[in-house]
Amino acid sequence: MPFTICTWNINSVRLRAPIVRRLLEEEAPDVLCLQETKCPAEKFPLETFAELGWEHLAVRGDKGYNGVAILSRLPLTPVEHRDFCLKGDSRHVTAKLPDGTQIHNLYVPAGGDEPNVETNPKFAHKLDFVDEMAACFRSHDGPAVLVGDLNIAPREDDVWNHKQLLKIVSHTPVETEKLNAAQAAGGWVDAVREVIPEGLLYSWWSYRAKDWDAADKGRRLDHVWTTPDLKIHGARVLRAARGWEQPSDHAPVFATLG
DNA sequence: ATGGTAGGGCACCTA
Repeated sequence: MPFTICTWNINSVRLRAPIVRRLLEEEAPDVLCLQETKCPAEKFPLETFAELGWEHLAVRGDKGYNGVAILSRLPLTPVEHRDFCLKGDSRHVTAKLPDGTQIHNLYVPAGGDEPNVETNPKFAHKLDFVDEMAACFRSHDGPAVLVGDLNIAPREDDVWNHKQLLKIVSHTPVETEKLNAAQAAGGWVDAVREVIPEGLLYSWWSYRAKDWDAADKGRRLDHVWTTPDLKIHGARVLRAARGWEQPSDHAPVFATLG
């Protein structure tokens, strides 16, 4: 049976529990992967989602920063994680669906402002993290999905202005090359671009723009990657959610697979 | 070239 997975950088799950509920009620993905939950695991508002039917949770969190969670209508076993770059950050959680599909939920470091590893340790951390993604997802034991806020827009049509963003962290050549290398190393398929192969496509719009919708200066930072054994039935960005009440700066990205 | 807006938690870090 196909299942629908959604990835959404929520920028505080406690503040935005109401719009997470709205997404679950209106879109009803089988699996919802959240990033930047910004709370420790014990403060994750599980009950508010469990009462809607999403009662299975794989969660990791840090006080005030990072945090990833997989909310599911289907059982998740076993739940594991990797400590990328050995920093103790909650940036990865993984679990298996009953059909054996392995779900990886990732929050790649944003990387700071200056795209220079000598002067900006956050940028060095980001590049190291993506290198580790290439090294650790090299083989798969059955079907797998990698989703998350990868904080890199790899293609020219994943940003509102390719030339202008070449020196902006998230679209520099060193980042896009490393992301492409990680994708290739894992044999991953960019499921969203399989379904929408042409044209501008974004999943994030800055809070700083006066009118994000009219200006439309977006970037595609959120991704769904699949192993080739998974059939891709559909994929889309729910752009409207960027305009919901008290929104995240990211829109949810969906794929129907299997 | 600069500054613009958010969240967490209560000074200033992060995005």
